[in-house]
Amino acid sequence: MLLHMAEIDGPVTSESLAGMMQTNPVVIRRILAGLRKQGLVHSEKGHGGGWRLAKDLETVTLYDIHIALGSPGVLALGHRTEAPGCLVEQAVNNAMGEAFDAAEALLLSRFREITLASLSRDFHQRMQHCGNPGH
Amino acid sequence: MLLHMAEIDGPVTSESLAGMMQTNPVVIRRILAGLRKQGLVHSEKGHGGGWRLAKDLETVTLYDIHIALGSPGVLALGHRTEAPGCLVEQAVNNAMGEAFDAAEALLLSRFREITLASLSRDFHQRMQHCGNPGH
DNA sequence: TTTCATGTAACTTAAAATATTACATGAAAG
DNA sequence: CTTTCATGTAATATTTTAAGTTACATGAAA
Repeated sequence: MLLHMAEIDGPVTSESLAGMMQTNPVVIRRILAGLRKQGLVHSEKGHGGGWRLAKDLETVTLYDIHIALGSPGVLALGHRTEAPGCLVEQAVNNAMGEAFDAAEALLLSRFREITLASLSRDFHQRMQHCGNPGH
Repeated sequence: MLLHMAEIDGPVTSESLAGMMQTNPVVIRRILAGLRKQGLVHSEKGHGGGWRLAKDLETVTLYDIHIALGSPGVLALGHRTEAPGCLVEQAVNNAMGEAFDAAEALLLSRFREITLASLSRDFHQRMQHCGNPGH
């Protein structure tokens, strides 16, 4: 969504973003409210209002966005009980926990290395290769 | 559940396993049916029947169990669309996909290194340290 | 032939994610 | 200043998914 906003100059309304993303404007506003709290976007009410990027694409990584979205859990797998009394379960949690932590750390470290600018460059390259205009 | 079964000699009924896991016997049977298909457990009907481990703990890894459970998705994050027409989304999917793949590969490779035997050893060590009998 | 256990389909319930409605707030246009 | 347009947000509804339950068939031992 941020990359789409980057292609448009001037503010973009949640309604038009909702059109692009095939969802409801309120869903867009809820998401962007989180991003605004982290200073990634900026919003204006009223006539001519809407949403605008607040940062240079070069300075925003997928990790920043992940944080702004509330650091949602990255793994679909997890412990059955967080602090089990059962000693079997404790052993399992301990072993699996290390694997989970390693996987999550790797994913987030990759996210830290992906900037919106690099994604934007990739997008523009794709634009060149196929004749397809519009995004 | 398999580790609990390892502590008991003789077959264990889905009802008693359901008691341990605080769930319904049918849920247990459904899960164990998958494990049986991979040869991890063995079941017997009728009087004195129940479930039994079919393999040595040393030869079973968390990865084997993961496969037997149907290789459920490991990540909570994913692509919005698998094969999007939108070029922005293609660029995003491409970059995130590499990160996803790396994280999943790492997690599964860790799973391959965790045997039930190692978990069982850890469990028995925990038994020693605290005075708590029973599992 | 009774009892007990698995095997499985069909159904129900519960939880979570997602979407919608409704209305308040604020800013620009006329 | 009042109409229009857009965000802000609470409350509600819908959808999807996972988990649990019921019901009954199958098969084995007592």
